[in-house]
Amino acid sequence: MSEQQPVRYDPVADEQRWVDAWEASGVLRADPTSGKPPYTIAIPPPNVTGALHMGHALNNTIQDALIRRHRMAGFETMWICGTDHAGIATQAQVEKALAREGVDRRELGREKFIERVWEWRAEYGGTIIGQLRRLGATLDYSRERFTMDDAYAKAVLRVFVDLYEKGHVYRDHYMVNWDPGLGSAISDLEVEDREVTDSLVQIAYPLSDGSGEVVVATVRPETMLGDTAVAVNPDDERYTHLIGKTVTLPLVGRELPIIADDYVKTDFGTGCLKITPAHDPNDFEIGKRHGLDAISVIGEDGRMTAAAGERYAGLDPKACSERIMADLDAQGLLRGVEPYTHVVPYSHRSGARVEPLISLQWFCDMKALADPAIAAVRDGRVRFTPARWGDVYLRWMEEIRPWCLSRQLWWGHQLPVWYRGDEVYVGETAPEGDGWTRDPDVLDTWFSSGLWPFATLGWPEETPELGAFYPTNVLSTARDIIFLWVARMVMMGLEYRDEVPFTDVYIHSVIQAPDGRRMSKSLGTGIDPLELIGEHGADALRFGLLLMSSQQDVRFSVDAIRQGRQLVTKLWNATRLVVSRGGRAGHAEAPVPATLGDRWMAARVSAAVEEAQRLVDGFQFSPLAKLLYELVFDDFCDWYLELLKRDEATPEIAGDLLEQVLALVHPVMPFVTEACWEQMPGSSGLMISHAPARASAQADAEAEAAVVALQKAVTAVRALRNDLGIGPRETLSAAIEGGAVGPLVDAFRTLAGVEVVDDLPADALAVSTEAGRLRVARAEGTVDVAAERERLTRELERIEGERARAEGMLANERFTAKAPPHLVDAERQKAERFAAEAAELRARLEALDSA
RNA sequence: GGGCGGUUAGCUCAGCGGUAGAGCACCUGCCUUACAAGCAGGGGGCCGGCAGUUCGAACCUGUCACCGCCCA
Repeated sequence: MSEQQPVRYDPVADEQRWVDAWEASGVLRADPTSGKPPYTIAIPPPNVTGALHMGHALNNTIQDALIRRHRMAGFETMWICGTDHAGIATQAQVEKALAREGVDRRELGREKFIERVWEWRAEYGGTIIGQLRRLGATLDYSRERFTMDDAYAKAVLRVFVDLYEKGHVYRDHYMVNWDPGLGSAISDLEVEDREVTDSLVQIAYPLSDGSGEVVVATVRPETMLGDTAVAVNPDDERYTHLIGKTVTLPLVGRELPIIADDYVKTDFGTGCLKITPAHDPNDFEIGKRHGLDAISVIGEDGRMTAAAGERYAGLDPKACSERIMADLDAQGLLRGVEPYTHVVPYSHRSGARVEPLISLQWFCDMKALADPAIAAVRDGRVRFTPARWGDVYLRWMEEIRPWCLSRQLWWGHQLPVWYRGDEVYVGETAPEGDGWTRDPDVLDTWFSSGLWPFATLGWPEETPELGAFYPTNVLSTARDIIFLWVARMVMMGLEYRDEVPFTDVYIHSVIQAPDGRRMSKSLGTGIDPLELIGEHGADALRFGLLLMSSQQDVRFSVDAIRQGRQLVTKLWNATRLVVSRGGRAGHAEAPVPATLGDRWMAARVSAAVEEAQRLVDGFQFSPLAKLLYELVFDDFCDWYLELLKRDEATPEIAGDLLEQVLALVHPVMPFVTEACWEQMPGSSGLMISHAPARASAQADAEAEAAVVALQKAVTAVRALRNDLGIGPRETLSAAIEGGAVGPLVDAFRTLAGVEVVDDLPADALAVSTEAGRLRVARAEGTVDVAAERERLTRELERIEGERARAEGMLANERFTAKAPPHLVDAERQKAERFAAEAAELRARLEALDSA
């Protein structure tokens, strides 16, 4: 049958079949009553508007590999599936679609707009889940969740109300990052600092008593309209005599106190700082310390307010700044303008320059929630891999600040808060009575995301799923989400389940563009994983991503994907060969290896199975990919199958070992391993339900020695052929001295292309292996003496170098005295061996010269 | 400004105290009864600089340089 099979596996034609088969088999649906040990991963829910990018592809390959391994190992696996409603991104998408129709959401009204979002979601929201299927991800699709589902919304409102009742959630006037592009507050984490060159303007503020002036420096002259103080450093001797006096604010006429505050740097500008509590986070803090008024001169529409004064109200801040500069100049109060590079907050969301403003918002005080979440990482209930990310998490948690929860958006969980006059009502359902209006704002999306590991399992109901699958085992994600999400899940999990939401956090690599920068849609440097699947197959992509990933960020490399494709082809052809030789799968117990070759390979497979376990336990996926590649290419194909062809291995064992290899590779390359297994007589059902690869063989020193000796001898002869230009077709004569070949002489004959003879004339070529010496001669024709001399000379140089190094070490008394004895011994043995080899090479060279 | 990573073969990356590794690329030879998307063999590195610790340093310590990321 295998002769009918093509020489290559065609993933494009075959993959969908397996996706359907896995889902139809029912094994993806987790059973909370099975009694098997649970293994749970909650997918970091992709943005419902999103499309699969390289980070998703890597992350979900990792999760799928973990899930598949545990499923094979007999765990009840639950890979929680779903998407995130992504308030800002989704609203923006739908607004964009509306804009194409020439409609503004405000014309449409909130209710109609939200209907449109749901319609949009119905149409496009399934995209990314479909893409995950193509990747081969075996999520529990039957339990797909969405953070805006009714049941999920119940959990969100429950938590908000509860945190309010516990006093963690409150409403306050506070400085927020206002995104004028979006018309909403955004969190600190959605702000990106960019370096910008502005003008640093020096402005004279006359002392009210007419005794002089102070000069302040600012990059935002327009904010002076909201100044309520001038601050100096208390230790700044230039100004101590002014503390307590007042200045008169130019253009406005307000008297401002001169205050002393440590925050002011004496070496920046003039050492005098204008204080605008309503428009600068630091000034806000200073204002609070000194009881200053906060005068808002810039409004939520991003324009100057009435408080800015008639002459400036309604201007945008830039125009206002220009007018102020002109006005100051006219009054002779401008003291200088110079270019100044500084860091300015921009919205990650809209790209607009963030306007710090004081605004009435709902906040969550994180301190009380953070403490247990800090403890959980400190005492190891939650482990980060790589461990350094745990430190990053802790540093952020220890300095955690109140979280602005409200967003001035329509798409999201609307705050369960109602107002009537001065009354405020917070509850899961609307209050009784008339005249209540609901707060129009929605919750930050991450508020709902923080509940993901248990809200997806049915909380606040005590469902069987929640009982069986919480806490989850692993959270695999990218590091930029540690604060946004991981930290909040830990806090919420501990607060509402009294248990950490997961025991391991794996932070995977960021896959950068080949130029070493982040892949960027706008720069066109993104690479679409779906295209790669179309080109190379999902297995190749999965393998390549694992191979290229590491403990830090890596550049995308098509080569790694190609290696994956080569492994696919290799497995396919290895299967064809094994099947054609009569190998079969489905041995109930491991058959006992018959030959040295079988014993060797069985031991190699077992060692790989154990090593793979160790690597997966340590989340070391790149070494895992390398291990699989080397096992298949080097051990299984290059040597073991060559032994099989030469009847030094048995089809029965080859079939069984191939099956084990397929099972070992399956979590990484699920498609081709299914297809290969299907080709093997004796296979049954799906590899996804297969038992894990067996590690049944012990290390086998005798078999190991036999095969290593064979490999060395064969390689030595092949190298000799290459050096002397003797083609592979030409049969050589070889005399084996000592144990140079080991017991596998028949295999040596065909693999090295030699006829073994008892003795050879004195002018035969000689090659040494660690186990002994081989002498080789051409049956006819003569050896190229010059080439042979060159070969021997090169080899002699190498050996002499090694000998010199070893003897040098041994001559060092401190080495022999202080180094561990076994290392000294080893060095001594090496020195002896190199000396003997050198002597032999020299003898060979002399013989050549005299010939 | 503070912190964290990185700097190893032409490229992408492993190795993290005991003779420098892989894949790709390159060179040479092979259509060898599974695979030419293959096989065999080979060349190629003062492991960023300097200083220390050690019998011994790519690996530990300090310092400098450059690159990247995070937090202010």
